[in-house]
Amino acid sequence: MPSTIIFIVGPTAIGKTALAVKLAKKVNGEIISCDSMQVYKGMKILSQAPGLAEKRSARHHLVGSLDPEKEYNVADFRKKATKIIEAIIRRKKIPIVAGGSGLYVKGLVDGLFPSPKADLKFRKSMETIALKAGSGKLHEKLRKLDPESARLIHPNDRRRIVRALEIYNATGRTMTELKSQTRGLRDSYDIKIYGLIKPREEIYASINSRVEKMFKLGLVREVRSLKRVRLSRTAKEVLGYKEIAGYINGDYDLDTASVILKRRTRRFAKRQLSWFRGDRRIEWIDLGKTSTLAAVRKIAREVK
RNA sequence: GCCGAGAUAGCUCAGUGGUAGAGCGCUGCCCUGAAAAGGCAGGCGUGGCAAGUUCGAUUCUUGCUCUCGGCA
Repeated sequence: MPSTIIFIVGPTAIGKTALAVKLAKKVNGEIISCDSMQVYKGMKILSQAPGLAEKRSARHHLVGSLDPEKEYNVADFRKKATKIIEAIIRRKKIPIVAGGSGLYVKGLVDGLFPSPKADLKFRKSMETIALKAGSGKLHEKLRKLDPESARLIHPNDRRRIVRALEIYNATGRTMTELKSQTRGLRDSYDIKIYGLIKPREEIYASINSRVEKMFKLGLVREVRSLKRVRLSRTAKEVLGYKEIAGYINGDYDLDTASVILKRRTRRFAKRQLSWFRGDRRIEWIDLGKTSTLAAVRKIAREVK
């Protein structure tokens, strides 16, 4: 019998952490944060990382452990999470992967094909070409090397075009060739994915009040202290950093910063919903109809 | 009170005598080393209200209402 791994996914501000903590207590589990920002140190408020109380009630992994000057990406997450999951299973506990980074969930469950790490120099040189000749030029280049990938990537999607070229540049093989070599957790574990959902208006209301709360907790102070650090390319992308930095730099007032941050967070939630919605493996739990506690009981029953 | 400007998409605004567009927002989708990122698609809206001119008015004329600016 393969071991079970539980995934808790869903949009931001829906209560994944709260549910995961209760579930961990109930089934004797440990939580792995599947989140591109909660890993970082010094971004507690920005990343909505689990607090002290939550960390005391259940063991958390990949939360507040990485230096914000360091980069982080799906591959890093996958490598670390896989090791942690194996260790948890050895301890005879249940791994609970909780988070909203859709790509990270996919990378872990379905795997990533073997591909080289980011080559920033190469990217820069491609960007220069795109700047001069347009990204259509790069797309054309890709079409000659890897027509299948070119077909899947839109001519305006420069990042993906560059990545596909980068892979070929580093390995001499096309993305299409490499894709066939993908292996993930689903090949050796029993994967259960639960998706948390609520009516859209409720999600948006939670986002708005959460942002208000972030300000009260000292969001501006946190961004000020992060501005003193050389944030990595990836850490800089946390929602709220640029928005608050704009206020600190005097580009607009605090009210505007709040409006922008709420809007960008709503858009983020929307993209998360769109990402998860299509995955047939997800069992949806409507927190508008079911209480967190009832949901925990239901999941506990199903994984026993 | 007088003078001027304006009233068009949720917001900011273009434009036209043959019933309308842009940016942002919003909605949907895509997603493999930046993913809290990036990309794609979607616009019937009592054209402030009423009347007049006209084959036809959102566009011209008049009145009214409201908003903004200036002068008192």
